Amino acid sequence: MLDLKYIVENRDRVIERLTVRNFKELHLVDELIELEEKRRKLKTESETTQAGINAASREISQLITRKENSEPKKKEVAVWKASLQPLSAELADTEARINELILRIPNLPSSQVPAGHGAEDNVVVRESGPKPTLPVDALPHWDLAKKFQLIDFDLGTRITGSGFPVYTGQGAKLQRALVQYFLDFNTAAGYREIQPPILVNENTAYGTGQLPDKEGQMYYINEDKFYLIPTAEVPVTNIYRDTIINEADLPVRMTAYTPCFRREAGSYGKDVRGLNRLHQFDKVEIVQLAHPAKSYQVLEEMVAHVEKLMQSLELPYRILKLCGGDMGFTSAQTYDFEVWSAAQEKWLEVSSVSNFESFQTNRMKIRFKDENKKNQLVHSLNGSSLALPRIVACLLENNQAGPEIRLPKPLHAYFGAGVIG
RNA sequence: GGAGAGGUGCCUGAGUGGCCGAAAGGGCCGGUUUGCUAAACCGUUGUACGAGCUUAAACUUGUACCGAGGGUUCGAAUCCCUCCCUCUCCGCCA
Repeated sequence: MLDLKYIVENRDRVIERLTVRNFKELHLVDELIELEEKRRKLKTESETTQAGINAASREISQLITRKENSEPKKKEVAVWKASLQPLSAELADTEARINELILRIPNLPSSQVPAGHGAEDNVVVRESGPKPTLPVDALPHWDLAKKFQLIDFDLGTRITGSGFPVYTGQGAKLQRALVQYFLDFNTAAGYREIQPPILVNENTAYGTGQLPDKEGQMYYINEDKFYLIPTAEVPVTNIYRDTIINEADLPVRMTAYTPCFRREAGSYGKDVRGLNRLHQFDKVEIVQLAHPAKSYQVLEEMVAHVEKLMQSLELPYRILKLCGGDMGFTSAQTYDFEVWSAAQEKWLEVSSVSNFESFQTNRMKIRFKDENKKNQLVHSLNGSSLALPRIVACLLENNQAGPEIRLPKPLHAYFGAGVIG
């Protein structure tokens, strides 16, 4: 969430930035500023009263010690308390209201974010070489998966439901090879490997911004009040919740492989065919906690890192800078990576690299002590490197060669062969 | 899941109703001593949100925080209730 003090002090800029996002509820900004003023008044007032009560209590203590009559003083306190009661009730209401409203305001797009309404306004930053032309009898990945017995979608449906594929044989091994390759690639660049829980509690889901808004997207275990993670970002970023990091330890870099679970309620049709959209999928994530002054440098570095990984997979890709209208609620700036699915003839998103600035860390209270010994919020960033299913889809489709499917060089050692066949 | 014990500051650990934000030791930071290191000695050492002062910082001051949330009381780390977690034993188990 945004810092309320920042909103109060930078009202016009906040409005202007939210407009870039096409945020509709701009009135919330002024409402919050008014509520904050009210809150401060109430707080001062109720604390003054409380200070009086505390002082009187200390006097009572002394009266009792001296065995003097404390009853008049107690009556006095009762009067204080009666006047405090409505004050603190109103203060609590005001704070609750502030809390409710501020959670509805999305992050401010950075100054580099282009204005726009949706996907059509995103800016293509880079596009790799030419798209391959496949033979006319080329197959989409779901057919290839069947032909080479790599993935069994029907079996997954029987065991769990749609969107829960079963990877078999070389298909399963390809998953393992990709995960291992991605993790090795990340740790070689200085990311510390983490294996986090894939069920998280409410506080954790709140910390990265999945709650209160997106509970419908997550699977929930009612019995224990746990959420299945939609991405490793959630448990991994929360590792540093409520901590003050040494400035010298910044940036913190972490990478994790986890399965990810998304309910994707309401999705259907050809967009969800095959591996395009699943309820359970594998992803390797990178997360950084960075000094606020360096976070945009870190963002570019992460984009370059993911791009290098993309290139090594020898797939046609492009990088988009998302426009204000297409960015996630918590993001200040986002780059999306898409790979070209040659048989489906469309771009598939495989990575999203974002700087959240202090939007998440403000919730999680992840801070560092700066040179003036003041606590400051760090900036959090994350990105996929990479989400597996769509990469697999493109690897299969783009590299199909009759009786076999060729694999890019870096995977040969991990897969134990150069081709699927 | 059953029985018992317990959750205090960066760490260890005291504190069972009244200046306790919290003893003591350790660590950390600053200083003295020292050829250097070590040792010794002295001092400092939480977070959040308000108010005052200020260009700002420093500072002064108030409130809250001793697992979380409620309650009792003039007053709660200390008593009561609910929840979470940790440890020991039993049960179950990859």
